[in-house]
Order: sequence, then C-alpha cells, then structure tokens
Amino acid sequence: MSSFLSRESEPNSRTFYCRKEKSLGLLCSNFLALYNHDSIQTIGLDDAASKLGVERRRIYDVVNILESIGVVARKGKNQYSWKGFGEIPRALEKLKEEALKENFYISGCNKSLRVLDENGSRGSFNLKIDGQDNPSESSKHIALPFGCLDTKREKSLWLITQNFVKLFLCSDAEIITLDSAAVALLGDVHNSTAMRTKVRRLYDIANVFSSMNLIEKTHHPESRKPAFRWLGWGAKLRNGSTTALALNESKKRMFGTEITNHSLKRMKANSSVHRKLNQKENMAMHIKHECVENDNKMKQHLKQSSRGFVFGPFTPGVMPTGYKNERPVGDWESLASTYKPQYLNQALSDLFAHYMEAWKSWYAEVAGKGETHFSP
DNA sequence: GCATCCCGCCAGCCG
DNA sequence: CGGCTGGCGGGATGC
Repeated sequence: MSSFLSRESEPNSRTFYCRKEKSLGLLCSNFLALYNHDSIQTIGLDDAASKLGVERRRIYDVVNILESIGVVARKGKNQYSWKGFGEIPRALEKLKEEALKENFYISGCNKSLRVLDENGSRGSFNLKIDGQDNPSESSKHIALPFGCLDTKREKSLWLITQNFVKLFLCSDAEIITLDSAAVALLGDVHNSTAMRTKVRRLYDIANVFSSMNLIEKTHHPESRKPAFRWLGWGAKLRNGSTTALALNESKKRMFGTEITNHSLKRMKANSSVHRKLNQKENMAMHIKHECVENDNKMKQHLKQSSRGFVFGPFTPGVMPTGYKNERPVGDWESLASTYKPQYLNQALSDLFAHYMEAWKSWYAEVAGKGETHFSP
C-alpha cells in the first residue's frame, strides 16, 4: 500500500532514495524556472549546479538539450546565455526546414522509421542551430577538428535531440516510440548496444521535453508500447491558463536545498526523512508533489524562503518584486485551500502553500510578459 | 520482468 | 597538467 510513506519511526535517520525526485525533467523545470527572467543574461554552469543542488554533469545534460531548441546558447566556457522560450518556435522552424532539406523523413508511425541523408552515410547531417541572433557563435558548439566531427557530434545529446525533434516535425504520425526513434536515428538495428545507448539518451531527452510539455507520453495505439506524442510549443501558450512550465512549476524538487542531491546517493542512508504523496492527492491540472525530503528542514527552509535562503528557483532574489499584478490567480487560492487539507502533514501543506505562492508570482510574470506589460 | 533513466567513470579537448 | 565537457552504459528504481 502506502509503501512509500516512510513516516514511522526514525524521523531523522533514514532516507529513501527517490528517483523521480532527481529526474532530468524536474531538474529541467527547475532550471527553467530559475533562469526564465528578463534579467538573466548569463548562466554560469557552476552557479546553476549549486543553485539547483546537482552535479555539474547533470547541468550539461539539461543545457545541451535546451540549447538544441534554442532556449540557451553556449557563450563560452562555463557560460551559457539565456535566450528564452521565444526562441523555441524559431528553432523548431529551423529544424523543420533542415529536416526537409536533409531528406529527413519517416514513414509510418511504428515501423520503418528511417532517416536518410544524401550519401546514405547516416548521421552526417549538416546541422546547425543558431543563425538568427547568434552570429559569430555558429561554430561554437563544435570545437572539434573536422576529422572527428561526425563521430563525436553524431552522438552528442545536442544532435540526438535535434534529430529527435525532426522526427516529429517531419512526421504525420504524431506518436513515436523511442525504439523506432532510435532505429531512425541510428539506422543500424543490429547493433543492440548502440541501440540501447541511443534509447537511453532518448529517454533523457524525452524527459526534459515532457517536463516542458513539448511532448507527452502515451502509448502507441496498436503496439501498446510506450510512446511519445508531439505537442509542440505553440499550443500551450495560446491556452492562456497553462504553460508548460506552469504545470511543472509545482513539481519542484528540492534542488537548492543544499543538503541533498550532492551527497545523497541511492542506497545511502543519511539524516533525512522523506515522504511521498499518494498519487491520488494530486490536484487538478496535474499538479503533484513528488517526494519530499527532509520534512523538517524543508519546512524551515520554506518558512525562511522569503529571506535569504535560496530555495532553488524560487529564490526571492530571482523574483524581485513579488507579484507584479494580480491576475487570474484568484482561483489558485481557492484551489489551494480546497486541496490543502488533503495533505498529510503540516510540512507538506506548507510546502504546498509555498508552491502556490511561487507559482503565482511566476505566473504573474509570465502572463505579464506575454502580452501587455503592466509595469516596465 | 521489463521499462526507465540516474549516476558518475573516464576519455577527449582546451588553455 | 588540471579543468571543462559530455559520451556511455552499469545497474538501481519504478511499475
């Protein structure tokens, strides 16, 4: 049953490793929330890693994927610049164009996915992302001598991501399984090791894309196999109320709560308690908390989060003026009070309240940004 | 069991 | 040589 609830005994001596809490998708959401501000110009990888409470290695993953759709751009060593979501449509457009030029196509939705290039030597596409407002940076991504370009680049997360997107963009079938994508991007179905590796990467990519609601997980109609459906970027923005990020805002894991992540290895027990909510307790619009580590500390952090403590993406410093305006957040309040009682304990409810608050300010900002500016 | 995919080793590259 | 990058796949977790 509630096997996840580790409430009982040692309130402070055991922890459970919770994988979800550390997913790339969540990390991505947090990353985006943290840097999605006009004021953000440069993103330092170290900064990101420490603010989000993860190893630098993970930041590379996120950043590489984001870069492939234009959200960030590599500036130099250790530095990326924030381009913003506005770049996404452009980047997608560009990818689509490229895909068409490259004879990038797939046929059918579940089988015989195929990617071709002019010479039949798969993978030697001529991909470049930037272009528009990234003049001299064009080659920055590949700081490699020409010789080893293909091999290295061919396998980069960046390229895989772009090709993955192309698959969707050039496909009528909106649903693609990772296996078929892997086959398409690899060509060599016989190399099972390579396949496995490719699929692993695709999972990573799918994760962050899911967190941005660029794609969504489903099942293939016939094969019943797990698969992904392309949602694209435009749809959600128009939808007014929900943005990809908005949905995920609430899933914040506790990146930024220094105590965890870095040292918390799976299997390893340390001094934190951790709870997981029942799935049923999700509130409407997909908001759900995942695992909550370290209730007590968490609680404290939440309380003081309006002071100096860096609560991941919700750092006060990042959201300077609180709510710029009162927009359609009213319902959130009622929703909040509606759902709050369901939470098991005070900490969670606090946490929830915090989320609501953070979400509101975030929402206000985004809403204000999208259309008319209320305050300059 | 199989689908997922975190984690960190370690190999290139760069300054 | 040390630091930055990031491919890669072992093996734990989730369902």
